[in-house]
Amino acid sequence: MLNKFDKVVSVREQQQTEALIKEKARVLFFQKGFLNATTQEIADEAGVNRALIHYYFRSREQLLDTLLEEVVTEKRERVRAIFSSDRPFRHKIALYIEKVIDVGMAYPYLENFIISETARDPEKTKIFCSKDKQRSAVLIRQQLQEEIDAGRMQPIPTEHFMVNLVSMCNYPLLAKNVLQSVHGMSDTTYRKFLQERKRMIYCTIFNEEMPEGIS
Amino acid sequence: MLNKFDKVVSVREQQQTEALIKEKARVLFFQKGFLNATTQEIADEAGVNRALIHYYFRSREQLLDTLLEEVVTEKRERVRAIFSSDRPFRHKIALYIEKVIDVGMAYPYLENFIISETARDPEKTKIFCSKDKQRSAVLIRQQLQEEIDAGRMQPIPTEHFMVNLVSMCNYPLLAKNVLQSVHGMSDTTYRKFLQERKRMIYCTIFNEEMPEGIS
DNA sequence: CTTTGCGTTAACAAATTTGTTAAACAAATT
DNA sequence: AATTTGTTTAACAAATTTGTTAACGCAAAG
Repeated sequence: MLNKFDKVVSVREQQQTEALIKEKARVLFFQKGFLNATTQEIADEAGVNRALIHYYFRSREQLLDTLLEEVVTEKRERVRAIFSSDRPFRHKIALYIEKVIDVGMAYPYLENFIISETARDPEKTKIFCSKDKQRSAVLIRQQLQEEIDAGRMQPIPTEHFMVNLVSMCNYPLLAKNVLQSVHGMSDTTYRKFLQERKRMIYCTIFNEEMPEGIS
Repeated sequence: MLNKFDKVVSVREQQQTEALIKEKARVLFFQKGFLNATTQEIADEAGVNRALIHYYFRSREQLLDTLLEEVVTEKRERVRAIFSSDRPFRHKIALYIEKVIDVGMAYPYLENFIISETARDPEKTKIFCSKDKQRSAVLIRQQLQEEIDAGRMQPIPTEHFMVNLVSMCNYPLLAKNVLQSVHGMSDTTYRKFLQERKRMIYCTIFNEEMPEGIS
């Protein structure tokens, strides 16, 4: 009687237990901000036996390293995709903001995870030093300089431009609870606020007038 | 022979062991970003017996709560002091940026601590909901509105203005390791970068021209 | 000089957490 | 049907970490 059901479950999991564990670990770390989640809590979230975490990842530490590696690669890939395209520069920035905030709404504590992990072990910052990342950085620098040289925006050092951008995108995501509490916003209000921010950040960065209707 | 030395130490500590523990805990949590520091590590940092942490704070949890409470109060107090004074609005903002970055250079992971603690236990966000905080928020809202009404700056909702500001101030502090690594900056270079940011943030916020000489 | 109270210490107990292992199991292959 | 391979499980061992306690030392008060 349980035979068929068991089989379905077991087949589903057989193919993807490893992926399931990573997915649920992401939920705990990146969505819920549970930076101290134990192997047991991760296993529970995934509905699997705790030993499987060691079977697939050897240790808790290595699971975290895998997650870190993966999300950093994903981020890098997204950035590369946007800035390698041949849209106008401002369009690319708008896209970047859009992407960061959309991903960030699903995984608000992702940045917190990266920051905490690299603080705990500074060796891990090496992940950011890939050839690919360098290429993106060079691309952005060039394109920003073109924009400035063409007189379409105020001169600004690339590092400051980039830090302004990532700061305004990321901080409101990871400080979600704090900001909600300080400004007295409900969950839905905060989501709307983040949507508005997309345009706000763009306008602040490029010195444009704020859109009407928001106040 | 050890008598005198021992006495000096014991007198010094007798008066301030509790303060010493808090101070060294701050170093671990806010400077080094060691979010998982154990009671033993805190005791070692302070050079005292681990049991004293329980003697003075009952539990690790309560020590953290005390720290959280204190730093939030300090922040609040600084904000209140700045925005209650009767300087011009822009001057106040410049002061605010100055303060946040200076404090942040000493305690880069303070924000990380607040974010992580409130994520782990959302109940703790209540700390932010004091009458005093509300007063500051009202003050800022009024003063920003005056500035806008006087036509001295672009219209912008208070929440977005504030979030822009705190984002650009705080994010580069807590993402210190990440940004240093990505942009290949040494410790001293990064300190200089943060100093430059004070003016950069001001200019970005108020739409002013960047100062010459930086590129 | 003794007593009292506070700060400090080492030693202990308990709980939590990680990692290992040997056995059980299911599906595919011979 | 027996075997093999990869996956899952419960049980165990070890390490880490927290919190408690009883004893100690010392300075001030009686």
